[in-house]
Amino acid sequence: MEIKQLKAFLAIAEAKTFTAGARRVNVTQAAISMQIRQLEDEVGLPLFTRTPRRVIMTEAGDYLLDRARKILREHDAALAEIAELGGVEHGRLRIGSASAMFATQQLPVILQGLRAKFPNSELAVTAGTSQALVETIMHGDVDIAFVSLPVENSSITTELLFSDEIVAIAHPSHPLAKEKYISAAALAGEKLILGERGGNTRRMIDDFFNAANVRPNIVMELSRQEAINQMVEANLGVGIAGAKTIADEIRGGRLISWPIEGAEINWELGLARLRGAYSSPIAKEFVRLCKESFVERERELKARK
Amino acid sequence: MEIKQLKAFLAIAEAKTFTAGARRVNVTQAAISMQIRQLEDEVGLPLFTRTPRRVIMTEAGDYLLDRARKILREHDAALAEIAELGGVEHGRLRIGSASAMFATQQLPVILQGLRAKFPNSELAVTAGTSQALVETIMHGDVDIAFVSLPVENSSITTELLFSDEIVAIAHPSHPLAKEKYISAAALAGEKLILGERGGNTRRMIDDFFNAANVRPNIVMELSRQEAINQMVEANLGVGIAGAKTIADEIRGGRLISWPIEGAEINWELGLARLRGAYSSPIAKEFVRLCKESFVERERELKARK
DNA sequence: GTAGTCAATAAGATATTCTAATCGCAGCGT
DNA sequence: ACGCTGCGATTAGAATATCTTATTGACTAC
Repeated sequence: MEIKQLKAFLAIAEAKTFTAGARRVNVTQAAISMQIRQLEDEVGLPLFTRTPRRVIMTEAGDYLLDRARKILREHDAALAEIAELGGVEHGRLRIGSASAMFATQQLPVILQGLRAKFPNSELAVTAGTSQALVETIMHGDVDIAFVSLPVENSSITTELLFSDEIVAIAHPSHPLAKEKYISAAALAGEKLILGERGGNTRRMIDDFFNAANVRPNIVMELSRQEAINQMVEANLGVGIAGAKTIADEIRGGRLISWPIEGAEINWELGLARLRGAYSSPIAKEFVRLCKESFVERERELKARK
Repeated sequence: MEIKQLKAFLAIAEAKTFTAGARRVNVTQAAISMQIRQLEDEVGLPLFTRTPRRVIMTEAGDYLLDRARKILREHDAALAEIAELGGVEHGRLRIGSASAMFATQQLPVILQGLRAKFPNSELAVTAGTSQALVETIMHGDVDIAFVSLPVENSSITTELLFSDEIVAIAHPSHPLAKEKYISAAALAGEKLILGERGGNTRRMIDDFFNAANVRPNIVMELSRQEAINQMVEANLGVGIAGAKTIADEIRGGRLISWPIEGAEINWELGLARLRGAYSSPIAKEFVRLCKESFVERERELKARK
């Protein structure tokens, strides 16, 4: 049983004649005759009784007619529904974010812009670490996610949005406040306040200390960057942060910062997606808005300096 | 979009892999790959995102999956439902009856027997004149009908069930009671009590008088044969009836009867069906029961004589 | 590097499905 | 009675479509 045959069947049922039904579905009478014969062979019962002038439904035909109508309705609905997905009218976008800061500051604006263009869209935001989000993408539960780069997974493509140099931060009263740089060894000796284990950033910091062959003295592990900044401002230790994100605090004299000697660690935020995935209109617009938002942000940061 | 493609699509969605999906539907991987490509071309969007190791549904795929499941459910249900029709478990039979007498006397027994063999059957009985019933059959609203023969319609096949000679009946005190026959002319002079116009039997009687070139003196037209018999028993006139159907009354001395000279009219009851119609098991059984019932009846009539 | 897995693709074989033409049948008109 | 018309079935051949086999290319895992 094929959709084509059901369409032919329905056409005949409505036209009451093979010939007229054939015209409706744009085939010859011979063709439609065969279609019906196949259907009848398959169900094992005749669907029409052929009389000289018209054709009459059998009981089996009556039943099939019901079903065929339902099936064809579903069929049409499916095509229509999916056609809408391609259009700008509609869209589902499931977003993941590994950056709490970003999620609270810029994401709302971006989502607002997205809804303006796609009023009927369905937006969902999930939080998680970069690695967890990558898994989620691979399971097909999230379409696109903000993650720390790099992502070591060949099924995932990433796109850089924002890059920030990792610097050490300290209270202005710190003994080394006047220094230009800080070394790995010096940093390891400080009371360190770092981010939570499990994230990408923290892993890079750990790798850095490992590479320098020193054991850092970690006194606190906090999950949110703002909390780290607060602690350092309270002079409870030395922290690590992205240079651009603490620009305000530096200018306000609440923090000082050193580049980390020999580190050149860059924290990079990017968008991750399944490699080879279809880019829906809404996804494209989302990417555009994200880039725009970060360009805007860079401009603001420069303006304040 | 064809059912075959939807099955392939579903198989892949469940197997998470083209190759495994192909195995499920017993085709090669190349074939299923093409099926999906056709589907994707038709809906205009990819349905799966291909990643090494497994395949992930796109949004469009998610939507189609829903629809495909519904469609395939309907498809299976249709096949199952129609398969049942062919079996002995089920059946619909719409019966027409042009003979009230038959409908009240023998039909109930037949239907009882039918239900015994087809407990889940759906039986409907419609009344009407033979001609009306033939029309009804041709419209597909009735499957089989008891009608007076002959039926002059080449789309209808008939089968003789019962044949009865038409005789004139009168009260035993009738002046001509001792005669062997009655002529058309003599009959026309009597106060005639006939059946309703529009039926087959009445038409044959009218034709007979026409052929004999006499105008009958019709004093009453009644729709039911029993009513005619009652009237004749009350000596209100001369009637016409099937010889076998009034055998009891003759034996009881309540009526006398004459064969009608030169008439040789036989009233024949038959089963009418659409020519070329599929004979469902229930219809076949019904026909068998009908014949049985009439054989039985003939036997009883003979036994009483 | 090598082997293995998976999907896409190409080429050729095989089915299938069409069309065009014809047949037979029944109803209709003359 | 006679052909004419409209209908469905059937047939033969053409046109498509679909499948299989084999190959390629991308990627992973060992």
